[in-house]
Amino acid sequence: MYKNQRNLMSEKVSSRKQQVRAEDVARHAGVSRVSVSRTFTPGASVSAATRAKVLKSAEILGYRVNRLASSLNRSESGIVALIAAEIDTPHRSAMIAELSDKLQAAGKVTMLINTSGYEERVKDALLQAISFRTEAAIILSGAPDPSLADTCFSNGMKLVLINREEDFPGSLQIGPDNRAAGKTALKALLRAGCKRIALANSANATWSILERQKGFVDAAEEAGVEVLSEVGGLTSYQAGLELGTALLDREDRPDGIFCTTDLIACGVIDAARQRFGLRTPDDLSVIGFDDIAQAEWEGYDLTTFAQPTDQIIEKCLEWCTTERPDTETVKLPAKFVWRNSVQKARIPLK
Amino acid sequence: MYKNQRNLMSEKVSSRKQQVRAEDVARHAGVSRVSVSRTFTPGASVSAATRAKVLKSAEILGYRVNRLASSLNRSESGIVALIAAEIDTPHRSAMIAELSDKLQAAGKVTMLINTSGYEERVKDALLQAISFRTEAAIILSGAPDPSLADTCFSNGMKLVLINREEDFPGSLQIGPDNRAAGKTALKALLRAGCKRIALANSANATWSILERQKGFVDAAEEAGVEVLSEVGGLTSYQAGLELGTALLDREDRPDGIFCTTDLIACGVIDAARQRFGLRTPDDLSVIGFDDIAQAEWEGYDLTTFAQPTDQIIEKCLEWCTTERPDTETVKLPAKFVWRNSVQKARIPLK
DNA sequence: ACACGTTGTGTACACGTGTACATAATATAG
DNA sequence: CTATATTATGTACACGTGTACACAACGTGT
Repeated sequence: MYKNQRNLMSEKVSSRKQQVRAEDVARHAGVSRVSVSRTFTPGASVSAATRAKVLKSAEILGYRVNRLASSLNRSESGIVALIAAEIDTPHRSAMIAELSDKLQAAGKVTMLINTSGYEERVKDALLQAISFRTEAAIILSGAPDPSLADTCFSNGMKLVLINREEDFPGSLQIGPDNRAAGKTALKALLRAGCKRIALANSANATWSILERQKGFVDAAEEAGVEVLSEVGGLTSYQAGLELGTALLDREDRPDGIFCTTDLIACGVIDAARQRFGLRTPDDLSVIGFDDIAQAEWEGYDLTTFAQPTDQIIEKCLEWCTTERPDTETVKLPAKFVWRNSVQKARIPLK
Repeated sequence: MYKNQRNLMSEKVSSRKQQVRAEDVARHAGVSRVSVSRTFTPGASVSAATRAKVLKSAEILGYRVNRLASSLNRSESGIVALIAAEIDTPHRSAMIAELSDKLQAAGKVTMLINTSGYEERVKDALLQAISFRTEAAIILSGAPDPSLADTCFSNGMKLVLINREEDFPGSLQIGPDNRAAGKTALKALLRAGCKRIALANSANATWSILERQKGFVDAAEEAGVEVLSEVGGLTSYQAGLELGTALLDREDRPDGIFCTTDLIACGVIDAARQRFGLRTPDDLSVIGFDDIAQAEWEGYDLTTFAQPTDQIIEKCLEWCTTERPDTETVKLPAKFVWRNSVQKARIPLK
């Protein structure tokens, strides 16, 4: 009996935070605690009368079901971990915005884990996700140590790697078809009549960015075209500035540049305009990747590839709600977005 | 006794997710369950021998303390809710990146709640935060219904409003001194020698943005200067384009524009350059607010105000870890960042 | 040798909830 | 009106953990 009215002694001494419990609501409404629980459990059997009483008392007392406690019991936390680095980057933040929005619409709650900085944080992030019995972990940054996969699965956690393809059994690996996009980029530059074709890439590129590069270079080799490669810096606007400057400073100045990222592309365009007085598309054709908001800005008007974000997210959600799925790798076509940073000849590419 | 080895019958029938519990580790290590708990509780008293045994068994079994369960007991979830709209916006995403990073460093976990869309979602977001017994809620979007404050506090939740000043008792309201910044912006334009001064603002501005406008307009009135006001669109780059076009199309074309947001400023600069062939700072002086990454891009080189992000976050964290603080309103000076979008006369302003 | 502080472990209970089972209340059919 | 099917409520237990308390083991000092 004394269990129901809280230990008064410890209440005096410790500063234990007061919470409104189902018990309190039950007493206030003059019903049993289970009735309160049932009122807030969809599909449970409660009479309309008690339900009304409970709802009213809950309203008055400011009661909300403690989902930590309920998760404990039902072993479904409703939490999904979003593990990402550099979340203030345009493309990344757009992805996170979409993901969190859709997760929420699906009744899930997103736990954001920032892993910028040293790479070890990805491991810590996963461990943290496990601690909170996250239903799934969606990883947007570098992949973690594969040895952790077992721990994840033994706790019933789903795993999704976006834009990474690594040996991580039991996970969904999803992203755009980067190679195909690189190939398309080369074709587009060729059809635009570019004679000296270049590639601008970051020095610490991720796997998916390297794939774009590979697709571009392979296609060039196939077509018997030489590619001037400039690689350096981070995957950032500043790197684009430097890469652009280096490329445009050459004797054999390129007239068509594929940048593995929109940020780099913006840097290249600015280098051309501000430092060399060159304009796109008249003097220089530039193609990017990601279709960030700035690509649409009038100062850039960048031809680029849009990541199939909607489809990626849709598949993610499906994966997270499916029971014990097998390993799966999904490549979705990136949509080529024609704007005005590539010389005339807007011949549609199939 | 049977309690210790899980209900086998229900295990067959239901698909209850298997979790590794402290109990399992204890059995594996040949110690009691409490010893396991003590091993993972800093400051608890365990012998080095048992501790070692426990750690080894935990490693083998892939055990992680269930923080949902431990939160339940200690009534400290370690979770902080981040409630924000338009999180793919440059300034917002930068803020979220910093906040999540610092929260993590402080041992907290961030729960991201996206409230883009209809305004009602802020209320739902808060209710969700309460459900998860969040230790604090940091609100970056429109403020919620004040009636919810009580429910928050009765569940021991701290409340922080960033960049909003509303009647929300018991909360920390923090942000830059927008009025002072608006005033500084006007002074800067005057010292730059601008003769026809204008203001570009969004039509659905937030409270803090309106404060900037007010500071600017008030200062102008004080100085006896007329201000051409153009208001419209959302708080976005596209709005900036339109506002800039409208302003520069006038007979009495302005030569100095204060934009309440960097995004708007970028739009204005692009309108000037792409649509009117005007350059900053020679033909036009532009000042923004936020100091987003793009403000530093060479194509804009925007003079603007940097939000005191670090100090805001520091104060936030302090607030969240303090016991039952009183209402507090904090205004921090925004740092004026001189770049090259304002005509010569770089006279330092005190 | 004894009394005594120190340290490690075990027992019992608490945190707030969901649910299987039993039972009481009510509606339905004959 | 009784027998039965339906529905609503109460009881008991489980989820996985932290901690106050009691107690055993262990030195340590006179």
